[in-house]
Amino acid sequence: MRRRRAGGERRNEVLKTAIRVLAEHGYDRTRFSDVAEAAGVAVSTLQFYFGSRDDMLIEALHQATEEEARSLEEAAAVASTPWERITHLIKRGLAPLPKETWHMLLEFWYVASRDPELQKQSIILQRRYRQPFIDAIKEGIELGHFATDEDPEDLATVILALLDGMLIPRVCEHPYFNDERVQSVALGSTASLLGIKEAATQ
Amino acid sequence: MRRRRAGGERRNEVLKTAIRVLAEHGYDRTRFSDVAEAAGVAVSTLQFYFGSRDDMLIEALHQATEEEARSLEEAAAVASTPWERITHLIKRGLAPLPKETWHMLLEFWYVASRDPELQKQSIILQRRYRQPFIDAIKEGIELGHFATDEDPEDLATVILALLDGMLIPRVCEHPYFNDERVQSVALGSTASLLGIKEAATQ
Amino acid sequence: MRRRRAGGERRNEVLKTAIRVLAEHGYDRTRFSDVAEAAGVAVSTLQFYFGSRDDMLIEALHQATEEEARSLEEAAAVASTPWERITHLIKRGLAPLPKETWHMLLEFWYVASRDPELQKQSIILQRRYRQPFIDAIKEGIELGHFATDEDPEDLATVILALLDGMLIPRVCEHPYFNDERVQSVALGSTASLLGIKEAATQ
Amino acid sequence: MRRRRAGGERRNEVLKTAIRVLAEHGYDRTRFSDVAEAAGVAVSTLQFYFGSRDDMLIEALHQATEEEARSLEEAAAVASTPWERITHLIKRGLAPLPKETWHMLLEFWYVASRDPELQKQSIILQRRYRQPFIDAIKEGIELGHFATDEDPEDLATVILALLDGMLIPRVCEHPYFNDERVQSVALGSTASLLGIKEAATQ
DNA sequence: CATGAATGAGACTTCATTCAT
DNA sequence: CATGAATGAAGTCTCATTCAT
Repeated sequence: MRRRRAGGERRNEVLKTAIRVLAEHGYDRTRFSDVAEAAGVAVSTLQFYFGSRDDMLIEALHQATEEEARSLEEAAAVASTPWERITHLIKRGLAPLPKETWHMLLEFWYVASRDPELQKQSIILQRRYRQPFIDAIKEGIELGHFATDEDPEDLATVILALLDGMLIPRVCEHPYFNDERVQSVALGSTASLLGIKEAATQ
Repeated sequence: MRRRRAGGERRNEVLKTAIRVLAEHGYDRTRFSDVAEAAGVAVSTLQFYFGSRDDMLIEALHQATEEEARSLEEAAAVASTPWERITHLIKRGLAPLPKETWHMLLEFWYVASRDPELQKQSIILQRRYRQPFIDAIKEGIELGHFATDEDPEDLATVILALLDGMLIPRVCEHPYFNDERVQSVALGSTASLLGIKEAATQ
Repeated sequence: MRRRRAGGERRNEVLKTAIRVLAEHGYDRTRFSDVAEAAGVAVSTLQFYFGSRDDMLIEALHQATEEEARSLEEAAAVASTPWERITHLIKRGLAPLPKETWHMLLEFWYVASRDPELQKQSIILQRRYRQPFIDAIKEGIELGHFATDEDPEDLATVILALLDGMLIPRVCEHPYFNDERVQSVALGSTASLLGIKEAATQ
Repeated sequence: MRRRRAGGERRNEVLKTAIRVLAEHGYDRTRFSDVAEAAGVAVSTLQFYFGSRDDMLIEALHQATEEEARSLEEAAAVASTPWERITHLIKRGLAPLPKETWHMLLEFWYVASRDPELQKQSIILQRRYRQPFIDAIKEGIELGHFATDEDPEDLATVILALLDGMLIPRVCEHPYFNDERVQSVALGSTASLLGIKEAATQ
């Protein structure tokens, strides 16, 4: 039995705190007492708000990934041509966001890989991530901007994998990883993948 | 990291069991008792073999990633031309290996992202993964097989990210993910990235 | 025992609900929230009505046993001859009442056996149960209807024990227990105990 | 998953302590810490021995009632004639045993009335209590010692109820209750119930 | 070499209770 | 009159760890 709406206005602030602590400690090492301390409330208040520890953390994961997905969708909305949209998406996906963001994303995929319910949610989430790419690719092909014989869905899978794969050097802070150069290569890579002429990428 | 060498033959079998259980349950949810039950030994025997729980699990992670790295290096060794080596590496990186393998890899990156000691180890490991790619790219460029202006290291970073990013749809069992088609697109993507003419990929 | 008189009409309905829940769950397993849910009021309302949890439950016990005692006294009042009164009392004590009634009685004796205040109350209650029996026996002896040398009080003790002892097979739902046959034997047993000739029991 | 045999020799002593504490406090108010303190062991030791709190208490109930049943069966075994056996049983059932014994018995019936598994056990237990009575009554009838038309089983039910019903005045310490006089009346009552002539009871 | 007994630390959870409105 | 928010106390339970054999 999950209560989702007990508590007053402080609940939302506390949830944000929970997200922060979760990103820092990881799912299995986030104690009630950690969040309580960070939020300045009693442990029993957390349970009053969220029910159980799992409920709290799952709601935090949902909330955090929801925000991330929305942000990506907005990144696609502001551009006009298909290629512009894809570049926006890639730049957003590789932007030097705060470490917390990347940790939270890895956290989500990690937990989802072991929890059936979150695994379903991960499919929905990944679909939202893929859709802007798929739409842009299809449109680019129709308009003749892109020259490729591959399936747009598979192309999106590969592009997204390229972005997701960057999570690892980021969260492990691999020293060879350089935001700018990687972004440049990733854009070039995507351009050639979609059969765009060098000139068109300007 | 107290003692690592107590016990005899049996120890290695138990370590393999620990790897299996770790891949299934994840680091923070792998109890001494889980491994003890799976291996058919007493909990105190595990402590006799490995010392503490962390020691046991870290050794399991090392062992598992070591095997994986060696396997990748061997995949590169069997081929002759640079592009052949790269295709071997990519095919190996995208091969339909048992789920356990992918889970263990994600496990390693995940844990390394939060543990300083393992984080150092993750840098070493990633370097071993990258090296065969870097070597092949450099050689390909020198031999005039590849036409690219990008830095070989950054190219390797991107290619590896592409492979690593596939971990997510794999471990979360995303339905759109298809081994064969993705491998095909990934190879094509890499080829165009390296400036290889279509004909040369045959 | 702080306040007992807060609240109006609603309070009595809620008290009845509390009795029902108490009979079902038992004293130590009856939570405020159980009663609140069953009665459709807030937990804090219960506290407003009854004070503490103990106050609520003790009042429920008092109320329930009071009703039961009154019912037994009324059973004795309707009959005329001493033996008729005793048969009425026994039949009432062995009637197939709802399970809830028996559970509540056992509940009362059980709790009283461990709580000093309720223990006093249990003495008063048992006296009320005994009195109709004692009165009838004394009268029967005086009138020459009963032939016994035993003390009327001890006879009442035994007869009442016989009735109370049936609580156990009832609340534990022992399969051998049969209302009708047991009632018949109990009546016969009491008759012979009081020295009544077979003919007189008709 | 109930472990029943973890722990060494102290386990049995600790179990006895648990029985004592359970008789004193009652099921729902017996904490691990109560038993731990009384037994001089750590709380975690209790869990090592018994698993959960419920497992500990249920084993204590089983053990205590088992001892009581065996004691009653032995009481019947030492006598020769049916009536002698019955008097032994009744005297044993009404003997001035330590309060703890009566509390434990009421405890068992009380808990069994709300726990399905213990309820089954209560049927088995009650059957063991009844059997010596039933056997003695049947034999007494066959030998012509008893003159009654009632069913032996129902007679046993009534006699046993009479004994069980004494639990209440005992555990609640009702002042009118007197061991000796009640025993005398109970014996007389049973004698007349079974159709025994006054002389034969000597 | 391997194990069982025993324990302490630390976490979640339940629940009555206090307080403001 | 009745309620929701917030909390502290107390208990169970899990689990790694220590120690003797």
